[in-house]
Amino acid sequence: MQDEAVVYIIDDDASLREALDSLFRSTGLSTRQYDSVAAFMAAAPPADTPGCLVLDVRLPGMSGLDFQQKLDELGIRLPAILMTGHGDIPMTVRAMKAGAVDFLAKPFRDQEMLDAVAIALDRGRQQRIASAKIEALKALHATLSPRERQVMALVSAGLLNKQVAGELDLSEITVKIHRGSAMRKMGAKTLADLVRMAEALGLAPE
Amino acid sequence: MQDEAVVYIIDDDASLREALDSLFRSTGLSTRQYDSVAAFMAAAPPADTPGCLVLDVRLPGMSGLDFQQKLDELGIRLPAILMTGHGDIPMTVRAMKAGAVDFLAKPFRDQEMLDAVAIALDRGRQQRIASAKIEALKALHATLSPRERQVMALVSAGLLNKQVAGELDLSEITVKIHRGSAMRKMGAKTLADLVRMAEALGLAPE
DNA sequence: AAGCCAATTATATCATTGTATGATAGCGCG
DNA sequence: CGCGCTATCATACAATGATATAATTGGCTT
Repeated sequence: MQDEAVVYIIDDDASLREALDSLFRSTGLSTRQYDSVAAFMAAAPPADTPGCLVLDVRLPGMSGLDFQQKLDELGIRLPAILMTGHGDIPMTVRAMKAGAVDFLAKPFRDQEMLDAVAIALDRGRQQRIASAKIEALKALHATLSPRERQVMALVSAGLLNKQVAGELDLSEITVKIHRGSAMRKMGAKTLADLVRMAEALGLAPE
Repeated sequence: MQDEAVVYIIDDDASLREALDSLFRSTGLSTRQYDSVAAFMAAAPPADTPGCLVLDVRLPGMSGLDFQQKLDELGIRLPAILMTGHGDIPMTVRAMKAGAVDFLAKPFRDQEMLDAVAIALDRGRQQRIASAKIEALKALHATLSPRERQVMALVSAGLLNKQVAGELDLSEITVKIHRGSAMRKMGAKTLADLVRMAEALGLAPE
């Protein structure tokens, strides 16, 4: 597994927290314990570190289901595993639709939880890899001047320099300059690279 | 909703089938009824027509859950809504993980089922649109000669004609021929188009 | 006010690409 | 055997793209 990963345990039952804590630590995972959603939010802003949530659906204050939704709205992409003592089917469906990695009815076997955590951490890793690529591209794209961005979009759409010039009411030479600058700033060695970058950035001409 | 869409109802309870049947027909949907998975498989090969499945998890012969998996293995992408009279949480989780649109515990309200069907049909529509694009591209790609495919892959990767020629031990002129043929056959007006097609086809130069 | 940067245009040179024309060769199929 | 397709290479020309040098303008910062 990944030993830098942190499992955030949120449950109001201290004995269960401790049990999970030792289970995870026995496999080399780091853990954090919280007795409520509020405690989690107050304590640890889970930046972009690897990890996952393990939480009960019924918690003091905010339910695990609402929390799941709230995290999503906040843009915090942390894979979640939900637990429940008295869950029903609609609750399960809602959790899974909201993207939960798993939904475990208490009592569950240690191995079930460990498997779920492994999947959650892997899913989180994939998400981080994917979003890191996009973020890197966005960062590069942000360094472009407005004109360079326009030219990049049109060139990536397949327009010739001449056509871009007509579209933006510029001379072809100017387009070449911006095009070259955009390629250099984006780190694109070839036009194919630039097209793929524009694709990943979702650049659509107008 | 979509009135060409067909809802395939699979349940061994004839009265429930009839109830669902009239519910769906009242909203303009077409329906087909089957009392088992075997009957469905024997009767209707659900080609590429819009539609979705509504089936019980417990069925004579093969369970709805196993059927879900089997359909996936057969490459039949038909969104499924599962129903259950005595379902539990693990069963629900398994169904949702397998891609079920919804999992409804009997008894459910008519509107819940209709909402689920609407979502299922929409999801199916999206899938068909996406796969139709890919299939069209694959069909075009299949008309390319082996050389044209090689050249297309390398050109899309960003190599210059000269570099492609070196890679394939050809003259630059020959590369141009194949490149032009590939562009024409694929219907790509610009290099950017070809790159996007190669991307969609998952063409990676080894 | 001076300096920096984005944006613009121009000239010039060189590499790359697109396309047409022509030619040769192997392969399978009726 | 001839026909068509694929594959190969060549010459030639026109269009396009990449890059450097140089100059002008306007906005923003120091």
